[in-house]
Amino acid sequence: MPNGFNQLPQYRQLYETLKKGIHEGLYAPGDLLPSENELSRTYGLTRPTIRQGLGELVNEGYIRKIRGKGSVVKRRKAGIGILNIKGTTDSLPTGKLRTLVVDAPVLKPWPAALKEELSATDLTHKCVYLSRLRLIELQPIFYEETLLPNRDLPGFLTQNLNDRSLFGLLAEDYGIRVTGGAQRIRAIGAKGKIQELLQVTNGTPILRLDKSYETNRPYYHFYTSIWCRTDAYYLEGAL
Amino acid sequence: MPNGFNQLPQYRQLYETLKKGIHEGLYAPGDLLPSENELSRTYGLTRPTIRQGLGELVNEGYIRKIRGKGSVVKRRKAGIGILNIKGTTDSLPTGKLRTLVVDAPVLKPWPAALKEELSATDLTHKCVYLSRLRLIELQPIFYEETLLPNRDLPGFLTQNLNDRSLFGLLAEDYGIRVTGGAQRIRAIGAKGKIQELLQVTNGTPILRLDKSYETNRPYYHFYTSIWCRTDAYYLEGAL
DNA sequence: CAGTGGTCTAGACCACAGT
DNA sequence: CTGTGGTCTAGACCACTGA
Repeated sequence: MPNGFNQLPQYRQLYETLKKGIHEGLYAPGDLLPSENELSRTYGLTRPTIRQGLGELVNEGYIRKIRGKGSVVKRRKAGIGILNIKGTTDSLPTGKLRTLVVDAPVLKPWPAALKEELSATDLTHKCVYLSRLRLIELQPIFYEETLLPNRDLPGFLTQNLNDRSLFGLLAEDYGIRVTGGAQRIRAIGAKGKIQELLQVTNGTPILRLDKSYETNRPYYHFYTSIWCRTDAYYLEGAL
Repeated sequence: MPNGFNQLPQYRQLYETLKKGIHEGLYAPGDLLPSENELSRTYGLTRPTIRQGLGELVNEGYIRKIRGKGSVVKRRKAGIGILNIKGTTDSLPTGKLRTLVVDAPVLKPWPAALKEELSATDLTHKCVYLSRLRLIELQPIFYEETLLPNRDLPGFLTQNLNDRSLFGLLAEDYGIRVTGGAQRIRAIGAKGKIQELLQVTNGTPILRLDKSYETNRPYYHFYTSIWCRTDAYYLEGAL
């Protein structure tokens, strides 16, 4: 029987299931996850497959494995989880994050600073630009500008990106999944547009992240710059 | 025959070998690594073992895997690689990094701010404190303070930590290896001791990282805070 | 088409934690 | 001692790339 949209590999499904269990408190910090052998029996998968799923949880900082003991759930992350690859929202106080579009998607030429990083294929297409402001408890926390090549993105310019995950949109509507990337971080002083949007005084220390994402679509990269105030919330990530 | 100190698992040896090859230019950016099947033949290991080794290279941002094509070596990282777990020095311009001890190791009581994070066993021991300044091209770039529980660390207080990797010392002399951890990042304004050590003007935006490390020694954690100026060098890491 | 990496199975032996 | 995670073998089928 054709199973249609069962695209997610089994170890990934396990990962999602366990992550959900952790988020919902089924497994509390300090608790042990079921052992690998037990998970193996429960889900009808072999241990290497189970281990692949648990490995993702380790990478994302959800659990720690201790030989002879088990997989221990780590204490809840308190900061903003944009250091790791997953979408931003993964580890935030639930429902408290608002996302407001500042500049709706438009076509632009590529900025000169990025041109040397771009692949030849991406350079032949124009660039989709959009920017959004993210608020926690109605307080602006960070502002993000995204640039992506306008290649096979039908209807993207008319998408509504308020309170919507960009990663989710790319995955669901265009089959683009992020597979890797790199980031650079600097501390700068707030000024101009950034200072206004984040509602801080001129010169306030601000975190700036420049990220480049690799995707499952060959030679398709995209780029995000983030400006983040860290007086109330800090950035947190696994090592 | 007893093989003595062959503690390193085979996938880890493969990882070290390939990483060395990348650093030394045997594999240049854009090049393909030998395929998994070829590595399997070359090293006499099965493919899952090879894949485990390559997986580490992916996590550290050295390579990218493309299905149907191979493992592509990524372009060299340019910034300071202290975002990932590996020692700091891994991706710096070779030989340009100097490390100067500011405060040699001394015993101290634990700072109050850390007490709630500490395990009960760690609290029963005093805390070893040390701090170091790191310079690139004779320019101070970041300052780091380290706190670790004084448990089974014979002779640590008299170690010379100038131009020496702390991670290497812990591993070689005490068998302590870092297995994971978490970090928090904020942007702050430079002042006081930090401002003097980093030789910047008062209020200059500075990056502050607070890291906590987990180790292979049960319940043994340690902590590092880093203050980093990012005007000349930025921090870089894989996603 | 042959070769690549992605996923998965079904076992094995080991070092280590807790009892 | 039993059960845990850590490492490893020896295969299998798949989706995808490039010629």
